Amino acid sequence: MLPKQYRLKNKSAFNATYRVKNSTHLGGVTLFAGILKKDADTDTRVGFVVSKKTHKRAVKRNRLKRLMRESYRLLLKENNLYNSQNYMSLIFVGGDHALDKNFAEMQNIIKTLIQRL
RNA sequence: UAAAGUAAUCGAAUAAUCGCGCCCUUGUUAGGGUGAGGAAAGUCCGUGCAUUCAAGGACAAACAGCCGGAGAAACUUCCGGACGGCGUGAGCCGGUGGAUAGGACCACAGAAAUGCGAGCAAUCAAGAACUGCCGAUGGACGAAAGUCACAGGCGAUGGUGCAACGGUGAGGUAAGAGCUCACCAGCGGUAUUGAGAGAUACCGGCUAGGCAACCCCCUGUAGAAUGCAAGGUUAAAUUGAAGGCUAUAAAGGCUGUCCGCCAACUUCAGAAGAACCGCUAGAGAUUGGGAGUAAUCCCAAUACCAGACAGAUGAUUAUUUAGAAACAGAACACGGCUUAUGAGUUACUUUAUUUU
RNA sequence: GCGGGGGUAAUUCAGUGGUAGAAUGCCUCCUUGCCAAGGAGGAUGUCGCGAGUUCGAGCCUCGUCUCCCGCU
Repeated sequence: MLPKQYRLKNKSAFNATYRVKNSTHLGGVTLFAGILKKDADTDTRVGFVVSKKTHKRAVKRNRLKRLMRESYRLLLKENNLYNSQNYMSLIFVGGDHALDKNFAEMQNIIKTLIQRL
């Protein structure tokens, strides 16, 4: 789990990010990026979403979210996020195809998505 | 040895590195503690808790259903028993009040499906014989034997159907029928026995179809509705558009529906968008002892054991069981039910086979 | 988390406990030089699944799977 200052919190923030319509997709994971930062001191906030339509069982959905979150955390720790930190917010949405991925595959997907920004 | 039945248990472990929620300490970045389930699930029953309503009239409406007990806030819960069904058996299953309060339904077939019911009338054909059975009694014909679509008696046999108005056998009769008898089933009564459901025995009359997981009747129980997104406290803010503002309509409230009554605002869009309480010490957990066939109850000791709000248990590596561990994730709390669940382990019991 | 509604032919939907239907679509034939339209005929169903009640369930009862909607 990420520290609180990196988390995307409320619904209007999510909606504002979706409305920008800047998205890219790979391996069942879709990345949405928000507007560019106005102030360079604020942290980039990240949300992780797996819909109930993706899978019915909470355990599987939690597992996918944790894998995505852990991949992002390790990249953040290595300070290896390229220019993604220029955005105010990021949202990762997990789909059906991402359910069976293991950690190594997931980490490659997240890394590639971030590089595309 | 194999195949079964019942009950119980377990629900991976250890280490390293990088991380997260909450609490405490320190005092500004560290240390310590703690951190999902037996079903947390389905939301099928309940309960606590919270808010609202409980002016009037009319109509409608829930759940349970053998007996005794247990717990108790309550139940579609549990335990023990009765009865019925299934199984070779250990055992398992059961929504198990009433069909003589009344109504509805019982397709097709069948004379007939609960209606005291096999009908009545007419025509044609065939005829060696036959129109469901009989035709004792009466009638007709005949010398008689006998004959008859006769009057009349009967519902057995055959056949239909899931089901045919008790069943089987014997007597009885012209043929038959509980007409009579025996046994069985069912109904009513009496006696004995049991706490009771019930069981057993005897007697009586002589017959009552199924369906209440259709309406209904009986008995019993419960104020109703909405759910923590309930609800409360503090602080701040209150933008735009449309309708209405006279009337009508729509929508709102009176908490099942309608009538009737009341009130004045209603709808849509936008938002980088406060915090706290409710919130977890409990019909609780673990261990030990006692009572009871059991469900369960009583007593003592011990510790405090998730509390988030885009929502915490993860990732990687190594070792081990079994090279790769099932079903599955708390969201106000609790009791129960139902469903999902890998590899095993333990106890008791049954059946079959083999050996001694 | 809480509450509500559905599942019947390829599709959209009807369907009092008694032989499963309609429309569109599909196939064949007729009509036409050809196509469309029109006409005639035909095929197509685990009534989501599993039990129970009943003589007999699409329908009644219970369980289960799945889809959709509403409430912040």
